[in-house]
Amino acid sequence: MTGSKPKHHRPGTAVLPQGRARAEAILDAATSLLIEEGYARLSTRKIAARAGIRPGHLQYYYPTKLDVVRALLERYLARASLASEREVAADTDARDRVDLFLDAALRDQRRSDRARFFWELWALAARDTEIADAMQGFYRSYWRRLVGDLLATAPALGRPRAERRAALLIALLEGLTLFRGRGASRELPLPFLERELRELVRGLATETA
Amino acid sequence: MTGSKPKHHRPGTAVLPQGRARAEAILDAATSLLIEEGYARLSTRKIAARAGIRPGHLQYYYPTKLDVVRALLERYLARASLASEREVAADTDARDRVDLFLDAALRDQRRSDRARFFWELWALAARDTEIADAMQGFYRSYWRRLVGDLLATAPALGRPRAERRAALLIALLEGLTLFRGRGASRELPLPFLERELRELVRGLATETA
DNA sequence: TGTACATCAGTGAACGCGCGTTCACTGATGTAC
DNA sequence: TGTACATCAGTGAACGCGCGTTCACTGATGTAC
Repeated sequence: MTGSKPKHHRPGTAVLPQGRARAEAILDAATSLLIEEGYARLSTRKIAARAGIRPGHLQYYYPTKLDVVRALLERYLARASLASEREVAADTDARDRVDLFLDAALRDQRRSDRARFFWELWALAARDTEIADAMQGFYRSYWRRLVGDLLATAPALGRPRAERRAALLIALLEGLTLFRGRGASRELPLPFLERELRELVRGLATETA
Repeated sequence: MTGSKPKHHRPGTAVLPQGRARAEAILDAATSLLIEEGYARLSTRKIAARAGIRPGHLQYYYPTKLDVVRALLERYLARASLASEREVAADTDARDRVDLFLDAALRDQRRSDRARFFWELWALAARDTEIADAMQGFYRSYWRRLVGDLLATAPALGRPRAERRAALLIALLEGLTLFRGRGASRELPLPFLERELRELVRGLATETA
């Protein structure tokens, strides 16, 4: 009963600095591969190679392939949340905050790696409830912040309506990724589309009727 | 120079009725598997098994796995286009046509198989230009029809604005699939969200400012 | 209508490959005294 | 500070498997005369 010790800790849990760096490197490798080649072509061996370790050593950090994907997803979403919170926190005026929100979203949409990453995730979330939960948590916090910003801008909206409009706005922005920046269905090159979007958002953020 | 004949025709091209039925059965099998298990778990052997043929026989109809996926995609999108055209054609009043469009879209969103299918396709389109082209063609015809409907409802919009609004509306509807019906990020259960959406669409379909 | 032949549809075995993971083991690093 | 020991990090070989596709071949169906 002395030999059968588990060979890995909790997924991604390394205790020494060296080990923690490796765990991060693995997630870096997996993330870039997921974006470049998609989940269907992702393999533990490629991840290990890119992270600079031997195939069998991956399991020391993450017992299974799915553990790697879940871990990279959590890290990615946590970073994205943090980054967007910081961005908006810099500004205090409520009206500006909705603008900043939109600016950040539109900038993100132009990043094709972000888009590819999320398309993979949407497909994955339909197959794995843990991934679906992580996505839900991400969108929920995103949404909650937008609701707050909308209410601060136009208190007359009332919370229920602000909640609905925030949901519609997020759906709109996520849907737009499909049509921008060499996406799922190629570019949809409509002049002034962004301006039209901003007008629409302005309406959502003010009109009460 | 007599033996080296190709063993298959153009992808999916069967000439006898029996063969055509098989080709269809293969696409049926592949489509349902893609929806059930996702592209990452899709294999030619599973497709063959479900279609009731031996593994090696798949290549007689579709030389490669990707050919199967492209073929099923084209068939699916063609059918979807046809169905939605028929639906709207039944009605003649322009105002009603936008409503019908929205009704059909919202109904589709509740079908989780439709959603799963499209999530897979968005991810796939980022990796395969043929699939991206097919998606683009699909959305483009969808969009063109909506532009026409919007213009018929509110000629004052002008074509450029109608084009932009149609694009935004389609993006909104596609994005909404993520938050409805046990989707990528689980249900977002907002009461009256649909009503809010309909109000928004009414605005897009009339307001000129 | 019967027969010869071409084409189409389907079989069964096999190929080489990359995959995810396991396992016994070694080397490196930290800790207790 | 030195040494003994425990834990952590990393290696290398191997496992069994499902995969996409090929190939030589057989059986079924259609066509020409």
